[in-house]
Amino acid sequence: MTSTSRPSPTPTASVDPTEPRWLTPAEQHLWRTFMRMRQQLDAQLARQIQAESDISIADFSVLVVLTDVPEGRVRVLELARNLQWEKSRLSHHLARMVKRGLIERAECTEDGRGSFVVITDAGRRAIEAAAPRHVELVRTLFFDPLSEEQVTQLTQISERILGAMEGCPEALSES
Amino acid sequence: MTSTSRPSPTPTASVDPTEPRWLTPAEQHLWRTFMRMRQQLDAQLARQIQAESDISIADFSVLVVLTDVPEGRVRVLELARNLQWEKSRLSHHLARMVKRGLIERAECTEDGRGSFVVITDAGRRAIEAAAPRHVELVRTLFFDPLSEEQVTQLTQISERILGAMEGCPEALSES
DNA sequence: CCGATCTGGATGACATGTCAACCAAAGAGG
DNA sequence: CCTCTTTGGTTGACATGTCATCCAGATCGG
Repeated sequence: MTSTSRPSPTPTASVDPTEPRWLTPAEQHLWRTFMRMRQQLDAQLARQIQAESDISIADFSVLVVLTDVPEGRVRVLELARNLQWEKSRLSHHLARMVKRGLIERAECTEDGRGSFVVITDAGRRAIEAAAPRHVELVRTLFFDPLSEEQVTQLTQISERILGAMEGCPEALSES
Repeated sequence: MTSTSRPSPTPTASVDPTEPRWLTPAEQHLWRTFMRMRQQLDAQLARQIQAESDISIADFSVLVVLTDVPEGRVRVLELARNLQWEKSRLSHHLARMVKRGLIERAECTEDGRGSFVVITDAGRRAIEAAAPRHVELVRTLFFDPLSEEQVTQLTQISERILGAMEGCPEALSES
């Protein structure tokens, strides 16, 4: 999946700058394993939360931010930045969540264009119901298999990659 | 996002088995960083391939498998297993790819129900056009920031987590 | 050979995400 | 003030993913 093997015969030690730097077998293996791992992880977390509660994992993420914040009340763009979602995705999603009664809108008096998102009681109940099993699964699938050392390593690795992306030519989602 | 902080006051050293094992601040930090990292990574790869070629990253993944296989020809379920996609997702996606001329169907004589998927010339051209820049970006974003040691570490980590999921109570996508 | 069941796969309804275009309020700059 | 640009946010069309259901061909037990 999303793979990157050399599709053609093999000019093994090429220094041709027009020839892309194909992945070595070891790199290839990491890339595939990594992708498969994160994909399974996502899928399991999504499936579990969907199956055992009334909300999706996307709802969950939104609600998490809202419970983390004073009065359960945030500006939409603040939310978008926090979640790193495109604003249009967020807009659509918030509309659906309003329809389901998980959140409400509130007018923003300081800025006539803006609007606030507020968590409702139903929303609070929903996330409180979903959270414990979710954390448990995160632990089981992600933390339990790792040693303390590996946790440290993975932290550094993630920070490295993330850091590298922040200064990348490719536009980050418009923030 | 998809967070797991303790939503309430703090019974720090609780051994209550009904109380979920909330994440420590360090774990929390890793979890958030990791999720953000993989999300950015995905987004960038998807955006780039979409912008610079005629295919999506999903198309790309499918085509990769097809170019990896004799005669560019695979059974649908084989493809599903390889990609770890649900069969219905795959079915829909293949239909779209046929419509775009990237692949074709071929009858399966050994098994009357089954069908083969075959890559077309257009499909081959499409992936060959997309691959070099894609690998290059994978390198830039993922491998270049890491030391050799970290590559080794991440390989082990990914294998660990993936391994743990294979024997998990939660159903893996029906394979 | 025959029904019961399993398997490979397609389908429809629906949830979700993306892109581009739009809109109104807020800040410039003159 | 009065345009011009920016910003915060929504919208519609469309691509994609999920779930449940369906269906025909294969297999299995007699």
